[in-house]
Amino acid sequence: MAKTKIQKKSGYHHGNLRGQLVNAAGRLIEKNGPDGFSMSDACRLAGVSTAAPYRHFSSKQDLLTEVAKDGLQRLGEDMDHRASQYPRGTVDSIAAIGRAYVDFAIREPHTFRLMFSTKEHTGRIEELKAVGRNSYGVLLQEVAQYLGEPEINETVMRSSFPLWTQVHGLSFLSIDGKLEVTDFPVDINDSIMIATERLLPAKS
Amino acid sequence: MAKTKIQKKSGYHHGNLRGQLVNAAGRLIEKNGPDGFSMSDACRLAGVSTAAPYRHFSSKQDLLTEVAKDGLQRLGEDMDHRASQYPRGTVDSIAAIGRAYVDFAIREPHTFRLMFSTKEHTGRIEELKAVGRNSYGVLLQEVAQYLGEPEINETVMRSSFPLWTQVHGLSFLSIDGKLEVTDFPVDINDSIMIATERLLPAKS
DNA sequence: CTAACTATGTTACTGTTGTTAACATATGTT
DNA sequence: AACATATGTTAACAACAGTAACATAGTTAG
Repeated sequence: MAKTKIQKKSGYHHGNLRGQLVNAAGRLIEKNGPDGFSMSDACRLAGVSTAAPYRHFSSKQDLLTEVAKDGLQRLGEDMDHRASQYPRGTVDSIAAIGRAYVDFAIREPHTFRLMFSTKEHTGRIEELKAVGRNSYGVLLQEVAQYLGEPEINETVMRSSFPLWTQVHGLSFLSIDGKLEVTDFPVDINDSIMIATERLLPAKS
Repeated sequence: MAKTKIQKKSGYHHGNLRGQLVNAAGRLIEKNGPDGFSMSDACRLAGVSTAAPYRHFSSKQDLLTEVAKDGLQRLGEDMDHRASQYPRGTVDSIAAIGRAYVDFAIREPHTFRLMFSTKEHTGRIEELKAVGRNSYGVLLQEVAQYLGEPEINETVMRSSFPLWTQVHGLSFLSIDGKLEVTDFPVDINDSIMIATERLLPAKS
């Protein structure tokens, strides 16, 4: 339960408008998609006037970027947590990271899409990239350990990239309902497992 | 040059408003993204009033769906054409399909994104899916030939799906500028070739 | 050829949205 | 107490999606 409690605090103007707006935005985005999301809706949900958010965010996009950042952060935590349930640096732990990735996409498709789109985040792309890089590090770390590499070097990166590509594609195809195009049921877990085994280079 | 010529025809009201609107929408989307696209802009570009489009499209989304359909169609043609430049049913021809896919994404990122998003196309998803299935058939056909299967059966589908996933992921990571997250240059052609070889089951 | 019909366009209007400006008040600081 | 700063409000604006009432070009039936 990561729901920030609705505190009115009632003394200071609103208590924590900034936080509540990010929260409201997140919920609304999952409900209507980033396009169907309106600043006004978020204001109504937070119970403030439509001008209030502009004390905390310079624009609608600025708010969306915040939601995206939060998502990338949580994705990284998910992956790390799921990997930790297996012996580190194994095919299993690496596949678990992939599952966490796809699961996140399915659980919060709109936020996921938002996290991986440049256009909405003009001006703050670097900031966002930093958070993303950090989460990506979870996979790199795991692959490094699998390969017995002492650090995250080029070999590790070149081995990890196809894995990322694969789960990224699987995520998008899933949330866009393209799995049914193939006329037979695609088992996501199987797909990840098979692809991980095939794409990972053999252990030296 | 697939540009539909700007015909005023001057007799019949506008000549071909519907076509020109799809065309204008396509151009504007590539310029500003699907979100930055406004019906009014398209009208200005076509030189008609803002109410005119509603004689041809029931809504903005309806127009966008049309642009998406057109994109899926062209993608299929691209893939087929590129595959035809190699011996059919080979790793080379299959990889060529992948390159056509990623190239399209890079060439028309916004349209590509539009093509693969459910949300904007409520009500006409099946219609869109049909066109997509058709284009996907190009890959299935090629893989069937590679495997020596007489028809597109489950084996063919299960072999093709990971390939699709891979190029789909690579496409999105490319257009979202995520390739640089890895600190070293990713060669798209290499990536496709390597992944294709690894993911395709050995020829029986 | 004309009358009726349909397709396609226009102008005028509505309600919603993102954003800014001018103003008001709470909180923190001296 | 006096001031500065942070945070909120109301009022307004322009842009936009979509609708209604109207106008006219093309097509078809008689």
